[in-house]
Amino acid sequence: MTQAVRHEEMRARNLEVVLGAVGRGGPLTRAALAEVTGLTKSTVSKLVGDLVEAGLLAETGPARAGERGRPGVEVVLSGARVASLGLEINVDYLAVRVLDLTGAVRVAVRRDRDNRGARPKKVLGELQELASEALAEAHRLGLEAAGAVLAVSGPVGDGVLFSAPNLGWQDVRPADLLRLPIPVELDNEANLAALGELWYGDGERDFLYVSGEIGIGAGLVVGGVLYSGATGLAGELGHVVVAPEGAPCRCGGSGCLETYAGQEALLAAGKAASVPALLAALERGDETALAACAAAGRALGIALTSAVNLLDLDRIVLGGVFTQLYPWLSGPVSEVLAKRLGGLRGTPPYLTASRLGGDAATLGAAGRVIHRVLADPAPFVTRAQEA
Amino acid sequence: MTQAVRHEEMRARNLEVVLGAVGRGGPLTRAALAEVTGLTKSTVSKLVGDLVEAGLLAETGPARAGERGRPGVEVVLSGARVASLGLEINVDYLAVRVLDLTGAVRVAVRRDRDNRGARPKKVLGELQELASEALAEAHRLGLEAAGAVLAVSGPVGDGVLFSAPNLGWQDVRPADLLRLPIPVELDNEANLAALGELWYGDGERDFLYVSGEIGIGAGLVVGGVLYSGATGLAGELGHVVVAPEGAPCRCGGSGCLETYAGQEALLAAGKAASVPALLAALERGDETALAACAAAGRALGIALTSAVNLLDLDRIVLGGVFTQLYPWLSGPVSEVLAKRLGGLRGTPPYLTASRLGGDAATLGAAGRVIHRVLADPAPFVTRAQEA
DNA sequence: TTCATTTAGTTCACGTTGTAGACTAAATAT
DNA sequence: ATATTTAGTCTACAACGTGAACTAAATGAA
Repeated sequence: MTQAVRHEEMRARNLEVVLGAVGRGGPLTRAALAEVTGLTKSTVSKLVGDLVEAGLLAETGPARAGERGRPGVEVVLSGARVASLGLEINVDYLAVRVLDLTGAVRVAVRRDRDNRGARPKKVLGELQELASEALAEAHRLGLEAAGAVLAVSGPVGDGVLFSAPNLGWQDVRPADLLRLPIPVELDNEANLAALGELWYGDGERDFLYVSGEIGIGAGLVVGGVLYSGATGLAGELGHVVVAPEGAPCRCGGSGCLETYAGQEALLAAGKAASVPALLAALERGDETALAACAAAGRALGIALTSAVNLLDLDRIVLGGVFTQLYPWLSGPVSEVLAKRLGGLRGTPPYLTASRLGGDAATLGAAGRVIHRVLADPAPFVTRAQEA
Repeated sequence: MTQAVRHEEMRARNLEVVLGAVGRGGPLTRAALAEVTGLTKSTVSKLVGDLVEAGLLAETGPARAGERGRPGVEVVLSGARVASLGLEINVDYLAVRVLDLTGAVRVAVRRDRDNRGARPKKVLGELQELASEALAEAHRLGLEAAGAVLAVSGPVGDGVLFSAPNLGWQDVRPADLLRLPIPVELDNEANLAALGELWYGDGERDFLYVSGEIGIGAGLVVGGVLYSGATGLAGELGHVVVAPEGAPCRCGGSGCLETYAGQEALLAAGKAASVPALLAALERGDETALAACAAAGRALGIALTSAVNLLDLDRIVLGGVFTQLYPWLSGPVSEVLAKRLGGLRGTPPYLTASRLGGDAATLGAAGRVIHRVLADPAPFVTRAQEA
C-alpha cells in the first residue's frame, strides 16, 4: 500500500529526486537540476544547499563555461561522509570493502584462507577482526559507516544461511557471531553480485547474473530492481531441471543443472583437481577438459533457455567460476540459446562474462547500504534553520 | 526514477491512499480511515468529501453502532460512475464484460463461435459489435467507461499479437481493426487471467497462473504486481525444457513442455478428438486418457520445478483447460513437485485450480483499467471549490 | 573600456496542502 | 436529564513548493 504523503515526505522524496539526479547524471548545476527534475530553481537551491550541508553533495569548482552567461556551480555526490561496509565469505578468502557514497572503494582488506569445512565461529571471528580494522580505517578517513551487508554463497532467509555447499555449513546465523557497532545484514552472494554488476559494472538495468560455484545461483535484475521471489529464495538456477532422468542431485531431484555444470561435476568430468588445474588443462588444449566444458556449457544453455522463456531475459552475465571459464563456455551456451530461442524471439539474449569478477559480491553488498541512503537521504539531512 | 513531488502530487497520492484503503478494507468510517492511513481526521474528511463528490466513493447508512459515541458514517467504493471494458477472443467464443469500480460485473455479453482459422478482420468486426452493444448498455446504466483491454492467447508486445497458436494468427494489430470510442489495449490472456485471479479470485498476492491451451502460458504475480520481464514476454512456460532430447517443438527447440502437455499433445496421447471428449473418457476411466493426463501432469511438474527454483513460487494456479483437467493432473504434478523440491524448501508450493475458470481473462482485462483508476483517482476528482 | 545580453542563483510574497486542537453532533451509560 | 464517548467539521497555522523580481557573473559588441 502506498503511504500517505505529508509535507515531510514531500521534502524527503524531493531530496531523493535531486540526489538521484546528481548520482545518475554526473556533475550538474542547480539550473540543470531544475530542468531535469521539473522542480523550480528556488526549490532546487534549497534542497541542494541542505544536501551539501549534510555532506551528501559537494560543490566542485565553477562549471567550465566558455558560453555566455554566468557559469553555474556544479555539484557531485560527496564521498566525504557516508560509507558502507561490504563483507564476503568465500571458499578461499575473506574480503571486506568500504565504499563511500560515490561508489569509490575507500578501504579494502582481503585475507586468503581456505574456509572449506572450517567452523562458522572461527571464520566469522576472523571476519570480525578484518571488519573492525576496516571500520577503524574508515573512521580515520572521516567516514561514517551506515551499515554492513555480508555475502554468503547459498540460500538465505531472515538472517539465516540455510546451507552453504561451498563451506559445508547448515543453518548458520552469522549476525549472532559477528559483533559490529553497525547493523549487519545477510544476503545471497549471487543476488549481491548481481547488484554489484548493476551499480558498479555495466549499468544494464535488466539481466540475469549467474554465479557458478559448487552450487549455481542466480540473481535476477529487472528494471534496475533485484527480483527475489515470494520468500527471497529466487534464483536457484542450479536446480532447474536439465534432464528429468539424469543423475541424482543432493536436492533430492535428478538431472538438475548442478549435476552437469556445478564445480564438482565439472572437475570430475574434466579430470582436474581444482579450478586452476582445469584452466591450465583447457589452455593447453586438453581434450577431456574441453569436452567437460562443452558439456557443461550445453547444460547451462538448456537451463538458461528455460529461464529466458519464463523471465524474458535479454542479457545474461556469467559470474563466479564461469567468468574464468567464459572463453570455453560461451560457445556452447550461445549455440543452445540461439537454436532453442530463435523461433520465438528475434534475438537470443546477450551473453557476457562478469565485468567485476570476484569483486562483484562485496561491491554489491556495500552498495546495498549506499543505495539505501541514496534512496532516502532525509535522515541524514538536518532541516535548514532559518537564520 | 522517482518523480518530484509537488502539492498536487501530494494530494493525488493521498486521494489514492484513501481510496485504496476503502477498496481493500471494506466499508470504513472517516475516523477509521484516519487511523489506517495515518492522516488526520480533517484531511481525511476533505479527501473523502471530494471522492464522494467525484462518484468514486459512496456513503452507506450510519455505521452499525451499538457502542458508545456518535456512530460514524461508512463509505464504500461507488459503482455509480467509473467502468471498464474487458474483451476476450477465445477459440470457441468472444466475451465482453463491463466492470464498475467495485468489481461488480454490470454488463456481460458472450457469443459462442468457432474462431479457429477465422480471419482477424471478421473476428474483430464481430467483437466490435459486441463491445459497442456493451458500451451502450453501460451508458444507459450511467457508467463512464474509462478504457478497454483485450485478452488474446499468445505472446504480445507493443500492441502486436505476434502469434496465436489457438487461432492460427500471426502479427496482428487488433487495435487497428477494432474502432471503439475509448482507448483499447492489448495483452496476453495468461497475464490478464493472473490479474483476474489476483483481484477477483483468491486474493493471494504471490502466485504463478498457468494457462493451458494449445500453447501454455503463465502469468507471474509477485507482491500483488504482475511480472512481465524485460520486454513483456515473460511467462512462456510452454517452452521450458522438459527433456532436451525430446520431440521437436514448433519453437525450433525440442522437448518443450508444450510437446508433452499442450492441448494437441494431450488429445493425441489420449486419443480424443476434443477436450470434452477427453474429459468424458477420463470420467469413464479410460486407460489411455488417464495415462495421457498422468504423463502431461508429470511433464508439467518438471517444468514447474524449474519455475519454482528460479522464481521462488509458493502458490501455483492451474487455468485454461488445466482447470477442467485438474482432478487428473493435480496428483502427478504435486508428486513431482514434492519429490524434486522437498530437499531445498520446507514445503512444495500450494497447487489449486483456477477459481474463476474461463472468466479470469475478461475480469483481469477490465480490472486493469479499474485498478489504474484506483491507483490514480486524481484526474476524476475536481478540486473542491471554496464556497 | 563600457554596456548590453545572457545565464545562474537567491530572495520573498504567495498558494496549496496537511496539521492540531477546539468545537459541534449524535450516540450510549448512569 | 446529564455525563461520557466517539465522529466529524472548522479554523488558525505550519511546511513546502512556486513564480517573479532581483542580484551575480560571465561573454560579446561598440
